[in-house]
Amino acid sequence: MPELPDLTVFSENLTKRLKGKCVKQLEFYAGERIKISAAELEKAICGSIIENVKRAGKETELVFSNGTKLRVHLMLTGRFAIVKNYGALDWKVITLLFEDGTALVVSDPKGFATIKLNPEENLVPDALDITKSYLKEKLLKKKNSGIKVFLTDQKVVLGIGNAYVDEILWHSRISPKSLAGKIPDSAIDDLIAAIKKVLLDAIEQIKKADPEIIAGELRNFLVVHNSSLKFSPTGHKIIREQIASKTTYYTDEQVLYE
Amino acid sequence: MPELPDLTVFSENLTKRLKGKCVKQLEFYAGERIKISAAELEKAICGSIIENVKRAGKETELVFSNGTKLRVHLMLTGRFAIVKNYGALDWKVITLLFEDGTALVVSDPKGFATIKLNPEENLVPDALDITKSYLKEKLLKKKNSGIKVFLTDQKVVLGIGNAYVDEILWHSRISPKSLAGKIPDSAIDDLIAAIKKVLLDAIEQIKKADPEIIAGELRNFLVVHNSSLKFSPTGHKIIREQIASKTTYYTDEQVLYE
DNA sequence: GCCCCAAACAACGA
DNA sequence: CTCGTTGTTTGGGG
Repeated sequence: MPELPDLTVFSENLTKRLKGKCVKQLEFYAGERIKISAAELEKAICGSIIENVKRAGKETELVFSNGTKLRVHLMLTGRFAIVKNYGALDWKVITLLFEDGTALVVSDPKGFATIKLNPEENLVPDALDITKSYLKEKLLKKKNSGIKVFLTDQKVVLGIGNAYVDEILWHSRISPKSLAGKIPDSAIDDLIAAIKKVLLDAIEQIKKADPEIIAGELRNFLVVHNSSLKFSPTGHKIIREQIASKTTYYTDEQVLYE
Repeated sequence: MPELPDLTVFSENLTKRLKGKCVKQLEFYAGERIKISAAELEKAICGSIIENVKRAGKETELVFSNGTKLRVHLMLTGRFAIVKNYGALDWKVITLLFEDGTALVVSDPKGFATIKLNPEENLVPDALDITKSYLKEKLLKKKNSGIKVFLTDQKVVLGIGNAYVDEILWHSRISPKSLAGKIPDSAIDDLIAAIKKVLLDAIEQIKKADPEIIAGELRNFLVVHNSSLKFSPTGHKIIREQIASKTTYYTDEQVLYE
């Protein structure tokens, strides 16, 4: 369940470690949910060189020298690993073997991770690129949605998941139960500022704490979505509650617009 | 909001009073929700003779000598009237003028009543024709529906509305909140018996109280869905509650299967 | 109270 | 915790 900040750092580090490597061979353990075949993948990727690894929303995209793109969604429990002896890893979903003997492995004990070959470009904006005019339009179109559901809807904005949305809403002092259509204009400004601040700060924190990270999640710096805390930085009691079937942390500092 | 019993008596009485009458002229006040044109209606009906009036679920169907069928749904507030001076009536939806100078008027102050010309045959069975095997199959297919919602769903069974469903469920001692899929076999027998008994008894009551009725509703004989009662015939307090946004009357005699 | 449609919500599986 | 699908519920309008 890494979200935008984790995945941003992962892709930077994956670029550093994989750029220029040539794929020699591929192992692919397809579940039914992945529609491409091993043969198709092999043809598209084997022999070509990784040029870049970038984040696309909550997915990670490998860009190859021949223009092929391979997009990985880690879902809840997927992980990247770069190893010499990939045979030792369990729950492999796909393995790219490089000519230098190393391998990139995507593994997932739950088996939910997905792979897409040459996906369509995303039409939905990334959280770091969000504009006020876009957000206002969407808030009105989905005026009866809860704001938490709204912000984690990948058809609205890409990259925000269940943990960071709580941080963003606390920083903008908006209750997670507020209705999308009822957020006043000034709070929309606060919200957009919070989205960028929270996510960019988290990227910095993660880089500082583990500069080489390509898997797992670092969350100990979260100030409300954090089960080890009782109070927000401003001393208000943190409330833990299921909202829209998701564990949610918030405080009474956050205004309920409805 | 007449339901099956009222509409059954209406159609019998309309047959008695209209059979053999020839349509001379037609006035049609179409809302947007009715897709047929006055011209179309005129061509199909003018000059032909009413052969029969029958109930089709919650609709009333006029059958003409030329085979044309005109189906009327009264919705919440529609009414039939047979008059000499139809000009005096408000909220007319459609008026059929007969050669003998009388007119059949469908009026509706809310304007929700609908008219269909030569509709498809109903594929859904009428409440009075329901069989156990059919009901069991549907109960399983919609196993997570509330039984009250289920029985008033016109895609499941035709003719039961918000008032009579409460009577039926009380007579079969099934809580309106029971889940369709959890009703035991013996209770399904009770339910089917109650559907028929409640509806047929109501038809008799209505005929006795007002043998000529073609509009309005007679409900004073209902034993639970009746705001003037505090207790069921067996002395249990009647509970009034909104269930699935409908006013519902029931008692604690009714078993909750879930 | 009736019915239709669209949007929101819940449950389930992968 | 994630996403897609499916079915159910809710709200608005006619």
